[in-house]
Amino acid sequence: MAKFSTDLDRTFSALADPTRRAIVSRLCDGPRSVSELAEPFEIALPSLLKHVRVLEQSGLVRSEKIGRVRTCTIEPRALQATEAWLHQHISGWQKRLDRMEAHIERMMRKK
Amino acid sequence: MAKFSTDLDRTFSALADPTRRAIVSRLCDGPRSVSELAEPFEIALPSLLKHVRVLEQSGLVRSEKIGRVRTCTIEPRALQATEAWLHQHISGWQKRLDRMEAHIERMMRKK
DNA sequence: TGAAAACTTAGCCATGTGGGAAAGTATTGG
DNA sequence: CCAATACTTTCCCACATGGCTAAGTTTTCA
Repeated sequence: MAKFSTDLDRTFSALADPTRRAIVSRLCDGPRSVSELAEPFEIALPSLLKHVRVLEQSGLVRSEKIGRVRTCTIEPRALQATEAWLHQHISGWQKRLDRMEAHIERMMRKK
Repeated sequence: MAKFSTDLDRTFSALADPTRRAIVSRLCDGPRSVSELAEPFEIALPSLLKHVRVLEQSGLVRSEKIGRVRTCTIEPRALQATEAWLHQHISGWQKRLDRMEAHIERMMRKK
């Protein structure tokens, strides 16, 4: 119960932190440099950089260094894969609910 | 940047663990007792119970004890709220992509 | 009543995580 | 060429997390 689902592990735990979700939100508006990302937070640069690394390892964000500035962009595929997992489970649950309703209806008709 | 998003924090970090995602998956098929949930894992009961508690605190799962067995059920609303966050961000990113495409097209026409 | 079943609590341990300060490296503008 | 900029590396710390065992507690069933 582990190895094969490592991607989801990383994505969900990357999104579990509010600072990282805020970073993702900002990157949805367009690419940002590391210091631009740091600016709205009361956080030291090394700490923010760590968050960026976590987001990169989860595949949610990519970054490239040109000259002395590193620019980060969002990578929507990981976001979509995560949504897919949730969607699948919600619809699975929905199906079960439908079956239950059908079952109850059958009981009602019998009686 | 914190207090208001605590629900999402808890939901995402609950789903970051593969054991807990597996529990959620099984509960999508219907309610289960704690020991039924524990059965497929090589994990001691107290450890599994901890996972259940985490899932409860995130709002993903509810449980009720009747007699000596505690039965767990899934609570789809937290799942849906989480999907909503993802969906919102994906579509936000999509809009930005559209704007970029429109921009590039304008540039092409000019030239 | 008394043993088995089904949790539940308590406490321990190793590792991981989020935060920081300090010092280092590489680019750039004057 | 030198100072400022923009990271980056290297530690360090406190606390949270996931796992365990051992010892309860509460119900149920014979």
